[in-house]
Amino acid sequence: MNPSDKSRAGNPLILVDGSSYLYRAYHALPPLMTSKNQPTGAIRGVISMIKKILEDHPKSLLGIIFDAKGKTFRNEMYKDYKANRPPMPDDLVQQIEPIFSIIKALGIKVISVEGVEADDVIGTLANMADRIGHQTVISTGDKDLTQLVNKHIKVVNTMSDELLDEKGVEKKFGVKPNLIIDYLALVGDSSDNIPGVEKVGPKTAVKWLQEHGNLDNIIKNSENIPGKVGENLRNGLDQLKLSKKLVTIKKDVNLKISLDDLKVNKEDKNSLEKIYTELEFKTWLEADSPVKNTIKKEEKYDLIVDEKTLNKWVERLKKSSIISLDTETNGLDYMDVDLVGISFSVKPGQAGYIPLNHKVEQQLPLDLTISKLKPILESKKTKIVGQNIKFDKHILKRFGININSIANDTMLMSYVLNSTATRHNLDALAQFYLDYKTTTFEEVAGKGTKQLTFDKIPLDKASYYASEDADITLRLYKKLNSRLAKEPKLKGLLEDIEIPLIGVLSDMEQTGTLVNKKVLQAQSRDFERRISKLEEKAYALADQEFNLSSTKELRELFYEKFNYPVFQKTPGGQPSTAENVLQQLSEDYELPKIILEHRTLSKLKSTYTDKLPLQISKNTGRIHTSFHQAVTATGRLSSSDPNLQNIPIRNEDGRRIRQAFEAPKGFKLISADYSQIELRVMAHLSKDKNLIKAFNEGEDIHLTTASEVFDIDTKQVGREERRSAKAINFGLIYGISAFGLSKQLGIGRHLAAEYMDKYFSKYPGVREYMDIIKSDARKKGYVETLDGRRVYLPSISTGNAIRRQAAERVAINAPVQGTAADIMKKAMLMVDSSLKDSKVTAKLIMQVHDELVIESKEEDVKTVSDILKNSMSSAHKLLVPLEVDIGSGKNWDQAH
DNA sequence: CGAACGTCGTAC
DNA sequence: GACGTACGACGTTCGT
Repeated sequence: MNPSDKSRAGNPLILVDGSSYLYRAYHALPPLMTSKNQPTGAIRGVISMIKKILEDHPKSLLGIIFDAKGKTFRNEMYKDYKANRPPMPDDLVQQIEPIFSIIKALGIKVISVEGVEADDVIGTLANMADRIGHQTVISTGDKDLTQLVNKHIKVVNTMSDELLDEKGVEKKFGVKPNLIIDYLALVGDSSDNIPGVEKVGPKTAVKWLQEHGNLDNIIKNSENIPGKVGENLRNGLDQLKLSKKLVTIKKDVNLKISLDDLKVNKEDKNSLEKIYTELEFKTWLEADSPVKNTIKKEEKYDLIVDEKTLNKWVERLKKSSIISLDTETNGLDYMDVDLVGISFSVKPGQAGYIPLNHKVEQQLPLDLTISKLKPILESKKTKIVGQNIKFDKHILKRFGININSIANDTMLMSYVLNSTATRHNLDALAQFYLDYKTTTFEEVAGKGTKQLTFDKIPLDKASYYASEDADITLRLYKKLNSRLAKEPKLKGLLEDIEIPLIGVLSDMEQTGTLVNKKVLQAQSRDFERRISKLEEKAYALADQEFNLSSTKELRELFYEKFNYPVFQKTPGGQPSTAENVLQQLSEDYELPKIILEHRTLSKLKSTYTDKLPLQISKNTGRIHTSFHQAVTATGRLSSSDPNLQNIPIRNEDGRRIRQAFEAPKGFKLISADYSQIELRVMAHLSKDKNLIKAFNEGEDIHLTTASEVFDIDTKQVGREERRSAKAINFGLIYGISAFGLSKQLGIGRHLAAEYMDKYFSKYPGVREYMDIIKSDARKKGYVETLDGRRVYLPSISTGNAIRRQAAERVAINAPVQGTAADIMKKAMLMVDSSLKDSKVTAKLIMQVHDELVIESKEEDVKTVSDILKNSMSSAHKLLVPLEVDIGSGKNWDQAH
């Protein structure tokens, strides 16, 4: 037995017959009630049984299975099945929902499948475990389930706690588990209303089974069985065969879950607290409530409002090798908020808050305090950690403090460890890594219209909140640091790429982008005119006025008033009015065409030409986006407020918006973008000979692909062929299916499948790579980029085919997209330092995944272009060259 | 009246 | 269901 087998033996799969628990708890316990007359006896009973299991087997897979509402396949076979069973009492019905909620909040899977019984689900799960040699224990009061017992499966009786293995079953019933079905068929089951053979009880059943070996033989020899019982047997043969079917538990129910889904997750303490409070379960409430107080007992938070305390803290900060810092402000717009206070922590449990700009109350003078803190925070010796420190860096810079030594950022530490396990804000991290519930901003500031800005929060509250943030950040740093110590690759990624990038992004954000308000406003007016015209046309065609932007009204108009054909439904099951559907309808109808144009124009107007002018900063006259470093699953950056990574380019109307992104007088915008970076990464990762060759020989990859897929000379490839090939190439990176490609190209599925076959026969390495990466993902539970960035795929082995296939597509896409993102980040670091070394007047201002935009003084354009080209193409050594296209102009449109 | 959700559309 | 990663506008629904 190898070690992993051993641990399995000690941690069996535990399957609980929830319905059996339910009735037992209901009948065995006194009928408790809350003050509001909610019955709770069964809830308490069932949950304490489950808690007991959790305590005894903390590491086991665990599933609680309940009968679903409604009829099952057995009712169809036999109309009287369970016909004598009284309906569930009302005061038990009311307890079911709370039981489900509590079990889920405990992190345990509740399973209930319509059309079959709990027994069948249990049989299926036990069988799944059996096949991989995993031990199972079934907890139930129902003897039927003993038919499942074998080498790996045992049944424990809810009432008596007796554990039945193969020998135990034989001892108790007189037959081996494999004959329990035959036994039950003969004896019958009054609770399920299954009749046995008249006058045959346990004794006779066992006797016959011993004599004849099994039920089939008994039936075959029924002529020879003497006496009245023999006659009863012969009269009941048909019923007997039916009974056997009825008592046989299914082992092949089509389940949407895998054994892995039965892992017990972390408790949701907040939900538990809520439910227990409602049910008035006081004892559990205390035991399970969030651990808020365990850390706080040792905390010592200072409110720093006098010079003596300030000096004490200044000394402390000077002496500390690492400090955590958090700034409090009046808002989240880093270009336009006031500093309200700063908190520090130098060791866990010790933190202090310096209010600097609170209303009314007494505090230290801003200038004096800043002048005392500045040398410390700017010293290279002061290692600073923060949570999303880029924000604090911005704020402090506006007050003349330049943080010089960012040691780490807990947000990014968590992000490289696992980008998707949790969100990376402080509250989530504290909960996830420290099991600690922080005081939330809402708790101190209120919410909605009544929310206070930080400077209006009373000092005691503000001080506690701010100090806690610094304290928790430091604790998190220590915790995450020890996690990272075990992951050298991730640590490298963090230290070599993410942390240095903070400064680059911070500079880009601070610099901002010049946007010409007048150009956008003129465009808005133009769009407005065209939109009104379209609206008039639409009303005429529809013979009524309606909101062209309301999908609901559109749906009613299209599919109820005009009865257009339904080509596609939304994920919610409604007939869709999405773009591609409108395209199809446009072939036959006038109205959808109008809607399409209207959509395009109102999108451009509302999202871009109306909105962007409002986001120009009063201070700088420029737009300052936020780049987020810990949002995407794959390692890409994202951008918001405004999002500068989805400014239109593909259509003429949209592209004009880029003309508003201008260079100032004497400057030009330079745009440098990687050519086909993701396909090149795919070539490198897959090592496909033909793909590599195509790139090394500088071919037009879409053209080459077209010539291969359509079996024609490259010279004969037309526009349509190239477009199709491009769709194949892109689809490939996304793990596309024949269905997806056919939809994309508007062709038949067979033809699409043919294209893909052709593609893979030309580039066999790509198909191999896809297979390898998928099996790799199943083995390790994650995939990684060239630089070792990980993307975890928890559902890669799930039984749910849809979710599994989605995970497989991510497995294919994430290393490609993520590697491209890593390469771009490295390029940005190189570009940034080259620009600084070369003394040109030029600054990075935007990143759009595969494109960098720089604002450069006109005379430096040549130098800067060379820097961009060199840095970007050498950011990573691949098996294929990294090519960079460069352009420059007075605005972003021209620069392309 | 604001939060949460659904649907749609923009980018790479 | 059916093509990966984002952000955000608008409409609708729901709860206060």
